[in-house]
Amino acid sequence: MELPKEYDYNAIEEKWMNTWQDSMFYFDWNSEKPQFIIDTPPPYPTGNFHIGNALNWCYIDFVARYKRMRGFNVMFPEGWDCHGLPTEVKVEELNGITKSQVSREEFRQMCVDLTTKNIERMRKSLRRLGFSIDWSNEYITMDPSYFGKTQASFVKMYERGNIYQQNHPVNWCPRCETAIAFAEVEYDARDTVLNYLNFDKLQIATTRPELLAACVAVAVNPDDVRYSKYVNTEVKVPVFGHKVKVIADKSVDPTFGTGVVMICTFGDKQDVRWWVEHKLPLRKAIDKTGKMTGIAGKYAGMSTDECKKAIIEDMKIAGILYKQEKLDQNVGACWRCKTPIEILSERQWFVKIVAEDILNTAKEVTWVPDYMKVRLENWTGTMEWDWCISRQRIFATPIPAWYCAECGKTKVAKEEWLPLDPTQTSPPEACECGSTKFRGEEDVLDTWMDSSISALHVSGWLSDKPLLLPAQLRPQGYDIIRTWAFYTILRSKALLDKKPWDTILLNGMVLGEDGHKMSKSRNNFVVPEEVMKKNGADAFRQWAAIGGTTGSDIIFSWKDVVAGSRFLQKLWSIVRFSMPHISDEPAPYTPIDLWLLSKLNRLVKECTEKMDAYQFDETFKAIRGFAWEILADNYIELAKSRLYGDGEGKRAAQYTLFIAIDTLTRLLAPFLPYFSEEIYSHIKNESVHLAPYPQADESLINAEAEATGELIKELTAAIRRYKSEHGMALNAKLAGVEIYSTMEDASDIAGAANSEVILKTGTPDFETVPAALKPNMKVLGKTYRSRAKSIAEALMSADPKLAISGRIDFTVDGEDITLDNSCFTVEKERLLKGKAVDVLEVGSTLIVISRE
RNA sequence: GGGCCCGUGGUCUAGUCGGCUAUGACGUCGCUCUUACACAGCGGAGAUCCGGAGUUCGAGUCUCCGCGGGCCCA
Repeated sequence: MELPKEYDYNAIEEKWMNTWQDSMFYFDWNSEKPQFIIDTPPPYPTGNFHIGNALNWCYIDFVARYKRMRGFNVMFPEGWDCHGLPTEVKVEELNGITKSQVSREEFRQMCVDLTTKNIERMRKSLRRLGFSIDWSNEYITMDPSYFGKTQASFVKMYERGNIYQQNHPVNWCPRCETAIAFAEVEYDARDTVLNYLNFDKLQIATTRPELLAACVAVAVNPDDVRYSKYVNTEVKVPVFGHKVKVIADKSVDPTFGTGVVMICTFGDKQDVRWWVEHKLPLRKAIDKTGKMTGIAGKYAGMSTDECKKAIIEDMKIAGILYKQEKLDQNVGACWRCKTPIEILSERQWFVKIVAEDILNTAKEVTWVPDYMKVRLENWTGTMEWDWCISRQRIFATPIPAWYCAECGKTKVAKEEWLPLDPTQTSPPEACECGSTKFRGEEDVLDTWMDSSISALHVSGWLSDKPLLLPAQLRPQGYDIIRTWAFYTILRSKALLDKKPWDTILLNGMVLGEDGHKMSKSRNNFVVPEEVMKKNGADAFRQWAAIGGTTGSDIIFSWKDVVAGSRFLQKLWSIVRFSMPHISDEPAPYTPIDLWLLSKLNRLVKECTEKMDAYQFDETFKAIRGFAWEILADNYIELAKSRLYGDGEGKRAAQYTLFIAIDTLTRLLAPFLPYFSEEIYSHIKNESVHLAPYPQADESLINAEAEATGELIKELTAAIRRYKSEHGMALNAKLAGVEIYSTMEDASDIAGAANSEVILKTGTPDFETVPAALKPNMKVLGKTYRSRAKSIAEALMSADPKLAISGRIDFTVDGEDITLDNSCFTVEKERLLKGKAVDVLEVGSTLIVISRE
């Protein structure tokens, strides 16, 4: 059967996508094989699988397919991290409502419906990209089967004292009206104004005069002699008139403003620190919606901005505010809506952070690349307080707790009651006080509470399956080290006292072709579907493999994608040529066959090592180099004449070609699932994705065979170059070619050169003279150190004939120096005489070509 | 302000333990449509490795300073 000339990726990718059975990639819970569980990142179901996801999934799929072929029992699950604000916002937008216009349950259902639709769309993209996902281990965090586990993890940690409820300052987004975690706070540079105020007998500087009503103390540096006499006295707060203490604290910067700061509850994180340390009272001036409270007197009900304007005006008139200056300041903002955050003291749920546990567990995990570990270490321990896990939203996992209507006591659910929604059901037992009336907790969990048990979930935690933690691999982007990686380590340690995974593999961010972050406004946005349509999945996957080193940022490049489809066409041509020739009948190899097989087995060894180290770019480049340069450009050219002929040499070439294509196809399978499956279907009756990864046959890796083959290749290349330089066609016949070497067989060279080749031994009748001496700096430098340079120069200017004996003597700076031949190489020059011949030199072998 | 990474031909990129004329791709120039492939083959040109200082016999590689970029954070 003849293959079509062009590789039709569209038809072939479509064909295999519809042929493959999901069951090929199922994890076997009862397998004897070593397990390889991947803790796949559950994407947020926006409906679109973006290119950053696609890169990450390519990495995962390379590993999954490779490990399967290496005999591992692989789980490549697919999760969906459903909960969160973006879906709530989208639902409000799509339905033209606000969440308060419908019941909680109704609103939740709208979110579920939208998410379900989005997941369905994204599943299609995943299939099209050829990912070998284990759909039997799909999980959806909004399903009761998953969020029940999230709730169970909450209950377990609560019972162990890892979770507690407390009135504590939290980061608060007044627009989203919810508490948020530190990981959700972004810092942006903003211009602000520093206001100088007469503060009783002192002057203070503040950027937040609207918080004057919340002032609970004034602080100075203990070493600041200007103010020492005021320490421990009281001052009256202007406008509001309440009295506050003057305290001394080292962390006050005496050079900032007047050197006196006011402490408010709460202007920023530093205020919280002082508030805790000096046991200051609490004055709430801002409510949950960002409006001024009753203690703000005439400003009550205003937004913080309005209040700021108003109070500044009033203080100017009253002569309290005497100076203003511009100040660059970094302001914390909500990462979702960019609204500046407030710090409010509210009753919230917290998870205890034990930095030491996290750092120790992180050390047990292998980080690829290793330097990424530092990012986690730097983040751990910088948090000012524990992880706030309660959110004042709707579409999220409900916190399984109630408050007794009588005594107000908190009742947390028992594990066996889960899953449940406390706003829909009551606890099946009475409160300690005897009351059976409860109010369900309306707060919900931070979505990271869902996703931070993904590793536990896929490893069989709380199921009828065995618990297989730790998983083997966590692939993720470095942008979520401080969140997903951090929280997963925390939870795995707290719940099971184990590391969640053996290895964490970090991928970089995908940048647009202009080198900037992809964004719609920059117009450098590319979606995987577009690439798929133009060049197919296998070409896209090649970009992912070779576009950059694992862990570093990678620029999307159409050039790489196009180069990918060209490589497919090249491979296709190789196979198309080979198909009528290959045979699985062994025959005695010729030198060039052995050369190819040695190179091939060396390649297999290299690929295995590099895949084990997650170096996809290097693996793929090695395979491509072999296929293109060694197999296509050299071996096939050299073996052609045998293949066209008859006899033993032909059968050897047929068998060698078969081995090469079979091996190459299996090496390519993790990267090019569609293409390799198509090729394999022409040579074997099974799926390449169920075939074993090639094993290097060490006995075929042979330096001598490679040297012989290399010489044949070089000699052929020299003849080709000769033709090219002389403007001859490559199949032009040369009149007389003589090769002087110890080689026994030049038939492949003759075939490739399309000329008769006469093998001769010895050397032709040339005169050979030493022409130059080349210093070996590696030896000279070590031996002669600082004099190496002058000795090298002397060597180069010495008469080369003097070195014929293998050693040379000369004088440098009056000193006699003797060098043996480890210190230099003698370059020889050949003098031709007589006939009109061209001489090509390949190492020590000479090709003599008669001129016509 | 701190941490991490990066700066190599026109563009992107490789470069281990410092060691001779720095890898590959795309582009470019010349030749060749050779019974797999012109989306190809063969050959060529093109880089004082961001700047400066230092260590060293020797630095793209190590150290320090500077400039520029990216990311994570305060």
